Amino acid sequence: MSKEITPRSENYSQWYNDIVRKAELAENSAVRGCMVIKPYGYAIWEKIQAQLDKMFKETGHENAYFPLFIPKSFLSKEAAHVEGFAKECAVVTHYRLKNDPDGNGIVVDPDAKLEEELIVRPTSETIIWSTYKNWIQSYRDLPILCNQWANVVRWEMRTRLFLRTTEFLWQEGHTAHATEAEAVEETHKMIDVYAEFAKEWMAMPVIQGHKTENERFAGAIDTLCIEALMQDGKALQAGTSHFLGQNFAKAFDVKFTDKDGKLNYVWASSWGVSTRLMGALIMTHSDDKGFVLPPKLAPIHVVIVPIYKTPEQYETICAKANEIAKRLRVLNITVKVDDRDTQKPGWKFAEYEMKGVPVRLALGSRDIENGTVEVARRDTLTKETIEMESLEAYITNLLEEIQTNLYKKAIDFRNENTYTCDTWNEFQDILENKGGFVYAHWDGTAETEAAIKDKLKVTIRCIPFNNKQEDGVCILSGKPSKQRVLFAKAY
RNA sequence: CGGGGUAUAGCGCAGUUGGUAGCGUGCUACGUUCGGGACGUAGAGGUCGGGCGUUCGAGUCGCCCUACCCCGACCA
Repeated sequence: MSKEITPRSENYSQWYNDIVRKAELAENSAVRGCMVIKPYGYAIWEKIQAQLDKMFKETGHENAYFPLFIPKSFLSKEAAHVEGFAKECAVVTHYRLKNDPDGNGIVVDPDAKLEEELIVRPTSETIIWSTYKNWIQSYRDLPILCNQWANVVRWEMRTRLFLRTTEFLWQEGHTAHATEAEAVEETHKMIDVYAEFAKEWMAMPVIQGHKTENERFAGAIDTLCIEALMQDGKALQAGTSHFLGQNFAKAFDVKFTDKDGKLNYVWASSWGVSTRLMGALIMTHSDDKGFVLPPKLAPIHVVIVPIYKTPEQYETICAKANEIAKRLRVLNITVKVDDRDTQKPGWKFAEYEMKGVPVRLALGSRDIENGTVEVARRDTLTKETIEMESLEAYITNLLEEIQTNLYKKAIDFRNENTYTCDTWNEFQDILENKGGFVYAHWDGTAETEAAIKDKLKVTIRCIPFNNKQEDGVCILSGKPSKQRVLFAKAY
């Protein structure tokens, strides 16, 4: 492994790739556009999953699992939906291989053609609503509040580790309700869950809002999102929650009898976050020395590096290190004692910095004599020598402080890179030269939105919740506007 | 799918007018080291992406594939 990662100032994309690879989060696989998530990266995803799963269950949801394959005809039942996904679907056409009659290995058996092609799910609305049809007859069967953890495939032109891969891991919630109000409430409830998770666990500030019609999910009436600002000034959509109205209920003929004995279509929501959150995590906190992880999502909170010269010292110091580890583990702190004799301290220091371990303890003979330990924190790269007895309180407090500090740094960064613009020149200058979030007036038309996208590659990230209503004129068209919306270049 | 690249040791690369392949790093062993990615010595590791052609001779020249990367368009 080489010693350097590309600085952000030199090449941000390269820096991102270096972190993903050198922190051993993921790597490209033998399959085009698909990644291998390595153990350390997967451990972080598992922590993300565990917490979200808990939050879903606390809000009344249950996990279920639906098939990977979707009959082609299902996908086309909702017009906007098929329009949105048709161009990026992997299609299964055959179910058997055979030996090549010409002796060139193995070929698809032309006799094993499927009667109806199967689509590898790009999202599961259709297969789930075809199933819900069988589950729902009466208002007593509602609501249905299901989530599934799954992989999906979208055949993207260009991929980037975690941010956009052909296959990715995610969770998708799919709910069915008796009333519109209830489905809308669910849609909002879940975007709030995502926002809370982003803030409290990822230490990542997000803006919640509505997507414009252009940016809406294919098949949704309304799409809510959380948008985060990355260090290079680009926005990342980190999660979405859709109010689907009765679109899928109508497409799959899912009706129920209400209390008055009337037959009605069911109301729906769907919501999801993906392994893209890993990319968000990297680009929110990391620096030129490597990955920086908020303690709440760190697979290892504290690493202890013993420093020794002789075998006797090794014995003594490792014994002490294990004792410290034991004391900390009682407090639910994950501790790794790196007692490998095969790597040297300096190497280990660099390694754990690369991997973003929040706290590192160095323990040498000096410390054993003095009853101290050296504590280094990853977020600030500062070191302190502290008394051994007060370690528990100190570390507990430090982990909380790092979590808080990371959020503060991220929100300070976002504030410094959020602008309010009233002229096109200023708007253009900021978005082309600095990047960041820009609040500006928009006339509300899809044409203007598209024209701005065309000129600057800038999109409306969202119309924030509780947006201040104020009279103004559109940044591009000069037509009257009632509110500012959030613009940015996006991933 | 348009434009531009790249393909040589696990990884990153060099290879001159065509003459039989090298550097860094990593790996293995031993010794000295060990509080910020140590050093020395000795080793192992390559059908040069694939195919066809030119030539006495091809990593190098020509043609045809294939894969991947970057910039666009598309997108969580």
